[in-house]
Amino acid sequence: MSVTKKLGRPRTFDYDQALLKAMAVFWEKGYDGASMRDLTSAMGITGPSLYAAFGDKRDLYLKTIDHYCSSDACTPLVVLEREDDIETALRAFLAEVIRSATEHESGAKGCFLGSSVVTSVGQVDGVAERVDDAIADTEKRLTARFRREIDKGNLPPTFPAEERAALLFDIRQGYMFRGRAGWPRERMLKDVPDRVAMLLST
Amino acid sequence: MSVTKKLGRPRTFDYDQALLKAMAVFWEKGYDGASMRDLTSAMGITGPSLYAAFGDKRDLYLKTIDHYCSSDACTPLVVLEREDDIETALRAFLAEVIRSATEHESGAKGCFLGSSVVTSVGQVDGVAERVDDAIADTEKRLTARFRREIDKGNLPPTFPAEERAALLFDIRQGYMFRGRAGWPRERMLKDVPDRVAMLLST
DNA sequence: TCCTATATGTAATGATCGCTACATAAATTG
DNA sequence: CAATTTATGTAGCGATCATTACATATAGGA
Repeated sequence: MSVTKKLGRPRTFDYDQALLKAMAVFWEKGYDGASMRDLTSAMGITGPSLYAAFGDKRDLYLKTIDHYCSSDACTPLVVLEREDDIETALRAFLAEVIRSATEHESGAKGCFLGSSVVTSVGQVDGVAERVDDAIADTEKRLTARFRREIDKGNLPPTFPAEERAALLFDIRQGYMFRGRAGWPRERMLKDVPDRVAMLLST
Repeated sequence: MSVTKKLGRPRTFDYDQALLKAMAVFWEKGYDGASMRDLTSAMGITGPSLYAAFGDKRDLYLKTIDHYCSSDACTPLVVLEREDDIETALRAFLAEVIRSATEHESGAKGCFLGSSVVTSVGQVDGVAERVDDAIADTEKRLTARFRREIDKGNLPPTFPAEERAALLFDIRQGYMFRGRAGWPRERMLKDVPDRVAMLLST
């Protein structure tokens, strides 16, 4: 195998880094609200460079979505899967959800898909399938986490893993919504214990 | 008291009806996505008539939000409050949520506030407070419904009404999200029983 | 060194954006 | 009958939208 050297003038910006900047803009302003000027200035490149590297606005938008889905950008999920004890894992998951819903790094709050991309489902072609896939994938991972606990014998075989996974998903969605609306995290953290208990109730 | 007759040429369109049409457009396309041409053509009036009656685009947007909040546009809440038996009420509430999340009358799905307005919180002045008020008001009504049941003696005095109300709110939000993403209602109706049981678990 | 290939910056495209003069039409008031 | 007041429709405002020619710059391959 030979190392494929690229022809022509090399680009002077980092592709992935620029993509992340673009995502932040879409995240904060939405698809329609993000102008090409917003994007180019945030990405630190000019219009033609953007079009050459990413295609038109819609192409760029879909690329940011795909990047968000493929990378483990959804940190709560990672936390849930890593922690062994299920109760601790759930508490950590919700804490991380609340953190990401209230903290604003570069103005982006909540979940890119859940609080920003969703609204463009009917407007931008290609978004609907991606959102649907993302939901399905997330719920599969949540379900797997509960199943793991059933296999370990910590939850009864009759435990409704799928239903509780869906509920966990919706709880996450609710926190994102509240975060967007400007709720302080203390107000959200208050009812975490009750929810964890309910999620594990048999 | 004298009947105040209006001076000048009377308007040839119905104010409230036009406002509803405008809401449908914002609902479907979002604030940025809805152009003045979209709005005027849907409302059946010309630009100057719109500006004379409703102010500029942002004024019109806020008026649609206020109208949605003041009218009992959120039908699930009404159902929950009307039904006496709490378990039946919760089931009916969720069923109505799922119905409104999946049915699309004039292209508008889900909750106007929860699935459309939210995304403009950071973009349009005046939206944030309205969304915050709406959440608070909804949760107050949900909490009151649980409290009513405590007073009747059907739930123990220790029942965490506020926490369960918040959870109910988030569940609602989750269904709205799924509806937006295109999920069929059967898929959502499946886990209603488990959720009702959990909401009432003590 | 010349050729080709890709990237970059300047500047401008037509289209659409939200918004508004302006003249006219239709109502009440005197 | 004016005179006043408000609504309506046409037509167009400057600004911004996404997008692209075009010339220039910088790399590898011959």
